[in-house]
Amino acid sequence: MTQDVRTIEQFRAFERAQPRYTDHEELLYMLHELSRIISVHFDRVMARHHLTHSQWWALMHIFQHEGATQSEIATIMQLGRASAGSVIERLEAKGWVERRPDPKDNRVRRVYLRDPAAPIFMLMNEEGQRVFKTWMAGVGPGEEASLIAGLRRIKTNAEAAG
Amino acid sequence: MTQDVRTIEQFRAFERAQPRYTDHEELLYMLHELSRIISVHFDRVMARHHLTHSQWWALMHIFQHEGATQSEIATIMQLGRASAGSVIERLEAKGWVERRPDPKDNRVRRVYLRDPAAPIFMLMNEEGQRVFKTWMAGVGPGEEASLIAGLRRIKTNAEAAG
DNA sequence: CAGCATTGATTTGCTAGCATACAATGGTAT
DNA sequence: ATACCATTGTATGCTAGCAAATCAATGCTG
Repeated sequence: MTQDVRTIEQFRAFERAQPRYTDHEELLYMLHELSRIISVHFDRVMARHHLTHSQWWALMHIFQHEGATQSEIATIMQLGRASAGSVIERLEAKGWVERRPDPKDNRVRRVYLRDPAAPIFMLMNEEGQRVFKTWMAGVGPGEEASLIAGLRRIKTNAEAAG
Repeated sequence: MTQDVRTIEQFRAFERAQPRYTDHEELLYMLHELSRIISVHFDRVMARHHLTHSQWWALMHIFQHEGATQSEIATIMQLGRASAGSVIERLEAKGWVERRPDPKDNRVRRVYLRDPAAPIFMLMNEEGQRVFKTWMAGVGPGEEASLIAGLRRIKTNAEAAG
C-alpha cells in the first residue's frame, strides 16, 4: 500500500515526485502565524495591566454570559473544563470576577463580574477598537465578509470531519 | 478624556451606547477558534505516533532547512530561541533529529534529521493531504487565493503596527 | 429508596509558548 | 592584546492548553 520509505533521502525523493499543495499549506501556515501574532500583540499591549489575551477572551465571554456556570463558559469558549477553570481562577485572584455557589445545585459555581473589572473593560474596549482599525486598514466590508465566509466554511468542514 | 466608568453596570450602559464592530470581532474570533481546531486536530490524529502539531511544524521546517542552527530555526518558525530549543530537544529524545556541534563555532548546534523520522514524514504527508482535501472541500482556487491575500494583508498590517 | 450513571469542578502530568537572565564563545575596536 | 559588545544556547518562572483521573453532588431507574 504505502510506499516503503526508510531514510530521509528516500523521503526527499518521494516528496519531490508528488504534486504539491503549496496554497493549502500557505493558508494553514498563515492561520497559524496570524493567530500567534494576535495573541502576542494583545499580551504585550495589556501586559502593563497584568492581563493576558486568554484572560481578555474569558472576560469578554463572561461579560456576555454573566451568571453562567464554569462548564457553560468552557463550552462557549470551546475549552476544556479544566482550562476554563484555571483562567477563571486567575481572574478571581485579581478581583475581577467572583464564583458564587448555585443555591439549587451544590456542584456548580456561577461566575459574576466584579466592579473592579470595569476599568479593564474600558481598556479592552479602547484597545479593541484601535486594533480593529489598524489591522483591518485597506480591507473593505465586502472583502471582510468573504473572508469570514471562507474561514467559516473551513471551520465547518474541519468540525464535520471530527 | 476617557469616560469614568466604575461599575460593570456603568460599562454595560456605555457599551450599549456605542457602535459595534461585530464583523471585526467575528473575524478575530474565527481566527482564534480555527487555529485551535487545527492544533487539536493534528494533535489528536498524530497522538498515536506520539507527535504533536508543534513537533509536526518543527519537523517540516527542519526538513526544509536541514543543517540550520537552532537560532535560525527559531527565526524561521517565528519562535523564541528557548521554545525552539525545547521542541528540538524533544524531537532529539525521540530519535528523529540530532544536534551536531558546528566545527567552526562552538556556540552553535546544527540540526539534522535522522532516518527513523522517515516513516513519520510519510505519515505527515498522508495526513496532510487528507486534511487539505477535507477542509478545503468547496473552496475554489480563486476563493482560496483571495483568502490568503486577505489574511496576508491583515498580517502585514498587524506586523507593521508592531 | 438503594444503587448506579451523570455532571461540575478540580487535580495531575504533559506540551508549548513567552520573557528574562545567564554562561560561554566569538568578534571588534581601541 | 584586551576590554567591550553581540550571539548562541540553556535555564527559570509564568500562563495556557489538553487528557485523564478523581471527588462530590445530583439525577435516574429498577
